Amino acid sequence: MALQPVRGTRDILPEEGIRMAEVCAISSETALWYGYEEIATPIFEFTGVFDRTLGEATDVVTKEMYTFEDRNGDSLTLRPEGTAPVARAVVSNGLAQNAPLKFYYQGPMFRHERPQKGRYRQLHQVGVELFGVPGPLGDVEVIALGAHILERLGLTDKVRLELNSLGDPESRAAYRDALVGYLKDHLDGLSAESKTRLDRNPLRILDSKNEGDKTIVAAGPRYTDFLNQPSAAFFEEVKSRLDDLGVAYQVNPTLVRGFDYYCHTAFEFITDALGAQGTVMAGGRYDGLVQALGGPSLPGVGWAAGVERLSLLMTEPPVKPRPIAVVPIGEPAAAVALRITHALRHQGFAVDLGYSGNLGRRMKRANKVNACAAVMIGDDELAAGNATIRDLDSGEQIVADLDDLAASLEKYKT
RNA sequence: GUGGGCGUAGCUCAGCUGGUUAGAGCGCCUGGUUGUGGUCCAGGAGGUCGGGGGUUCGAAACCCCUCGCUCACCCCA
Repeated sequence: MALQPVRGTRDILPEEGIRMAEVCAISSETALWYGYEEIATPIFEFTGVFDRTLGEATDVVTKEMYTFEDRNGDSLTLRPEGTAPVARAVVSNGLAQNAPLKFYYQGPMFRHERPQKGRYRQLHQVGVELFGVPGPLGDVEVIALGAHILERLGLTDKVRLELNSLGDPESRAAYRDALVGYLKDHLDGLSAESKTRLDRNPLRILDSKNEGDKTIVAAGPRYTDFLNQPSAAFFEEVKSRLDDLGVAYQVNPTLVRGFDYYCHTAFEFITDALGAQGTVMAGGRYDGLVQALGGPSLPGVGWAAGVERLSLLMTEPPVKPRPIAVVPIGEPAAAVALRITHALRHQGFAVDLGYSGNLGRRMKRANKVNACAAVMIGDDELAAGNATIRDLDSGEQIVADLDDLAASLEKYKT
């Protein structure tokens, strides 16, 4: 077809739009209960915001960003994720002194990946970021909020929480060295891809799906054994506070994050219902990020969730409001019907007024838009100053005075 | 970026090893019913068979290229 949307993008039609809007509405409302207020950052940033923070060896930076020069010659990038821009906004607006800061955001992200179900080049995320809380309570709050949102979306049974700790930079370096040393002894058994990752991004080998890699990794050094005392204590605290709250999780020592700015807690809410695109909400702690952007030393922790993936998991059909259909019969009634429609809409009713047709056609339309009631006005009603209200579920009809039509229709208000 | 599967009406799909006017169900439109919807009945509209090239007397079908979807790898939300 000649007119198709750009690969990896698509039109979100009302049916799906309702679901996605519901995901966003529930997320933002729940976030507000925890004190997280909405922030919106631009859809593109200077490229440096991303390539200096996500990690120069990461796939997103090396081959997935939509980067272009604008007319001034500046290198700009369509945001591939939401955390770095929010951190940038904190620095740009000098917000750090008001810490702790709690933000919720929602909007499109862009990554040039090979499209698949639940994986698009323009994707939509909701996310939260908490700045200025150095202790485990921050991690716990953010995870609890995520779990709460999933619960309200009815997805608790479809999703499990996996947890790991990447430790502080010292622990991370120690583990990295140990892992690289171990893997070099088992080079022959590694997949070709993992071999190239060995010096660029060795931690990535941990979550390889290659069976040979998995076997080697399973017998190798475990991340948790390399956490230094403060890092281990931090992780223990996160776990026991989650236990207190009854948030279920399982520790996965091979869980790592895609971006370099993460440390300590890393977590993912995963589903088995979406094939290879199982991660539905993921995040962690990023204590060095704000500083990497030139800001003050300000710890942070947060997560992002894929709106498409979440709405794909919601199997309940979306509920659409049922309008009231106003149907004029004959030409003289048409003008009155328009005025009544206008008045009812101003009183908060959802009202459908067809554009043409006789009574039969208009009733068909009323049925098609799933109207709950029809307000009919013909010559008889016009003369008497009333309207016939037909309940479209029961078929019962009553006659109501035009002057208090709204009162008579009260039970049909959505 | 790599490999596999698939693109026929708005949707879901038939169409046998190439044979001439490309079908069904659902949906849509019209009428039966110009003061009463859903059901039912009758009729109708709608397709450059994803696009381009090739093979052939003849291509929706075979070949090549291309675009897109999909699954896995990869990556990640």
